[in-house]
Amino acid sequence: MEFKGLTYFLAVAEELHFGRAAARLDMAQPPLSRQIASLEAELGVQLFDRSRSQIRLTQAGEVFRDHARDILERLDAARRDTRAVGLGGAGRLRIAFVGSASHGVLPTLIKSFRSFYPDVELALSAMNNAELHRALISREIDIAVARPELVDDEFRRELLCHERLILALPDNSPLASLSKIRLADLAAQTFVLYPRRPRPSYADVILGLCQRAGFTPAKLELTQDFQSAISLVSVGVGVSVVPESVARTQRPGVIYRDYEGENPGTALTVHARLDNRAPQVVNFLEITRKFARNPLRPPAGGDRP
Amino acid sequence: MEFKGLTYFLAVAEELHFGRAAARLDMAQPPLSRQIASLEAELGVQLFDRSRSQIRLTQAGEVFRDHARDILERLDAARRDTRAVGLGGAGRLRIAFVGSASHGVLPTLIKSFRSFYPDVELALSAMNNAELHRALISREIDIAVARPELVDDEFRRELLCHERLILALPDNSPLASLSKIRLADLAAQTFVLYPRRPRPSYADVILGLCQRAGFTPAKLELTQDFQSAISLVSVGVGVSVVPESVARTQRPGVIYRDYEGENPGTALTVHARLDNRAPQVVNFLEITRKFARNPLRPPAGGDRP
DNA sequence: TAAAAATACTCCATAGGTATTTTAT
DNA sequence: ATAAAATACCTATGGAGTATTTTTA
Repeated sequence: MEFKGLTYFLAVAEELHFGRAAARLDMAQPPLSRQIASLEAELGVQLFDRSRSQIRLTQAGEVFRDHARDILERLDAARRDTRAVGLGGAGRLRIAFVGSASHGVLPTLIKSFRSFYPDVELALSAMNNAELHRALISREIDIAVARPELVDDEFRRELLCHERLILALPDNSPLASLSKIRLADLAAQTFVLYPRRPRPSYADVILGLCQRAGFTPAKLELTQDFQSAISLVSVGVGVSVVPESVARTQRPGVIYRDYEGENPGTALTVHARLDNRAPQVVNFLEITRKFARNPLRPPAGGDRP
Repeated sequence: MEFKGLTYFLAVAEELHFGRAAARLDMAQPPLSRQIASLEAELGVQLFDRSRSQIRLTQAGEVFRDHARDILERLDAARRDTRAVGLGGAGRLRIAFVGSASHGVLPTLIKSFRSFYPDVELALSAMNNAELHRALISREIDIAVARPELVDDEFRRELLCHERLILALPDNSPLASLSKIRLADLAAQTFVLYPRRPRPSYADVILGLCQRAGFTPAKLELTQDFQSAISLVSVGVGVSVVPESVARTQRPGVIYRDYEGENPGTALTVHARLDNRAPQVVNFLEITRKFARNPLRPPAGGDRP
């Protein structure tokens, strides 16, 4: 038994006339009669009552007709759903990102993706760079938004944005009253940096800056992630050096200040496995690329691929 | 796309290995690979991720797998249900009967059928003979249990039972005290007979009896059906002549008495259209035949056809 | 290098077409 | 006698087999 047989059967069941059904199916009557006969033979059951001029469905035929309609509808649904997921219009995308990306362009990028692909379910989570790397390798996630970029030739990369570094100071710090702050002015401060593991990490980038500015911080406090570092700053433990975008969201107890001197900045990069050709991933990277080109005016609706 | 393709796809989706899946399907690997490829081409979507040694389902593949399982299960259900109805083990049977059959062997026959075919839904209704005839012709019912038999060469017949006639008298009738009652003793009574239309009917059979017993009833009251006739007897309107089996169910105000003289009896006959080969009908007639042969010991379970 | 999937090609089963017969009204 | 379904017979598409190549770890 095949779908074609069900379609043929339904045509006859609806027309109650082999000739008309054959015409509707755009085929000759004899093969149609044979198909129905073989269907009946396979089921071991009469589907039509041919005893009179006008053929009729038997009870069994009515039951089979209802099932056949249901099955063909479900086949259609299977096609639609599978195509939608296979072409990226639906499905699931697992995205993880570093904590310091929560307040910059990433939320806007994600909103943009959602507006293009509203039926793709997004699973979002925050991790540090090391966890991002591991999760991407193990395929626990599809997309990793990392800072700095993850080094692995299994990965495909799209630069999302590059931003300057700024200082995060406790709001009661005497440094806040200075008109200009140089890195060297911070030599006596406790530096709150992250992540604690694995080293070398973003923390070492900052320590390198200090070194080249001619000092080593008086004291170093390492936290697991960006959020913890800002929390320590807010309660006066020390100062930190963070991406500029985090200043957008003010936080009680913390003020942000520019500084003079070397500022290598920091880049937020979107990663996916090279071998992950899932359309949801391809589409996300595509939107990321357009977005990075002009983050203030994200690609408008309508040129959806 | 065909059921075979779904089966093939499921095998590969479950084994995640074309070779093993082909072995399980008892076929060679190349045609299996081709079938899957053509499935993917038809859907325009990758179902498997072949980028690494161990193949995997894509998201679209997972969606399609779930749908495919569902569809194949439903196909199975369609086969089962259709066969059950087509072989008479399930479905619907519409039976109508004359009112005077409600209390004799018919209920037992129906119980017997139900015990053989518990999944056949019975639609029961009461009609007079004329309505039975019309309903059977117009296919509103499948089985007609009539008294006397319906004359139509479109019908197949099975005699269900033959029973003697007895008198139905109001319980306060002076006739009840006679040790023997002859029909002629009733000459002065009002006869309550049925059905009113169409004539000639069962009523005329009884009137013929009276004629041959040498009298014409003093008064005649015609009712639409058996139940109405007994009701009139119960309130003292007159006497009636009814099938013996109705005496089994006593009714307030009515007593039943044998009479002396000609007693042609009356037969209850089961009818179906000759062209109605529905297995439910065939089975019902089959059981009727066995049942009529020995109504006290209906065919035991186990020799179900 | 080995294992597995894809491709090349060949064959045959079967679906579909045309012509005709059977059946039912 | 007519309309419709069933049957007979033929053709061709495509599904499955074997042999081989390509690909990936």
